[in-house]
Amino acid sequence: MPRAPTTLDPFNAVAEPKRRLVLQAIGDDERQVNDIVDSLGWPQPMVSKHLAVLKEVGLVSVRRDGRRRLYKVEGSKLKQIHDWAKTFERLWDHQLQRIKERAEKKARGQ
Amino acid sequence: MPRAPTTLDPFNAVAEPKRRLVLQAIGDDERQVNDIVDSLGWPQPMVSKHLAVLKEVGLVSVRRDGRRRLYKVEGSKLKQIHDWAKTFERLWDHQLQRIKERAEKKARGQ
DNA sequence: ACGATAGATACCCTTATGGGAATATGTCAA
DNA sequence: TTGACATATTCCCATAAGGGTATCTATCGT
Repeated sequence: MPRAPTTLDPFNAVAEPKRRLVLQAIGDDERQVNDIVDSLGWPQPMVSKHLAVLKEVGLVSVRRDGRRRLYKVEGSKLKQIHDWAKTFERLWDHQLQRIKERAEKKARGQ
Repeated sequence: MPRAPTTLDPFNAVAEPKRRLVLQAIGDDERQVNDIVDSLGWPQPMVSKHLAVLKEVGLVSVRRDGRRRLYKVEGSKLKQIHDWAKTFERLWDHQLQRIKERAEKKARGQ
């Protein structure tokens, strides 16, 4: 079985470093493809291809305006990644770590 | 240029769905490989191979204890993913969204 | 209708992947 | 020392990837 397709889910789409840069380049507002091309300095087909992957997993959405296409980042999908990582929060949050240790101590009956 | 190696960074390592399951299977404490094998029900070499990738990017660390190897999730690396996603928080947090809109309105001088 | 502009798509190539099965390495116990 | 146990490593395979370049499609202005 080959590697999971990049279009499988947001995790795979975002694995490619360039696609993370594309998301940052879009930023908070809508962005036209050529704007992204200019700000990243990459060939236009390269940007379009990465946008296609991001769109397929729902990380961006598109709106047509004449001959332009306006891309926008879909926060909800990024939240999925955020929330997954957050389930491990106790592993880096020292505050939560102390709470956990206290609970374990109590559970051991000390 | 082929796809970025899975060992490039935590993002690529975690793209593989099975590796996310491995991290969850390890959980909060140290876990022996056979424990993970049992709880996931996968062939042992498969688990070992996924652990190797996770280790190479620093998402887990290992400690040897006799013939066993005790794996532990490294929160700091997961935090990197969490923090990256969090930079887009304003895109899904309605509270922040209102603040942003107010700022834009003000910037337009209304 | 025509050229220019914005963007997507197709094609070719090189390469690392993940699974499976078998085997190697290292450590314990008697 | 010998075998059992825990884990890592090797080999083989089919597959999809991202980059480059060229080209297609759609829409605008005149």
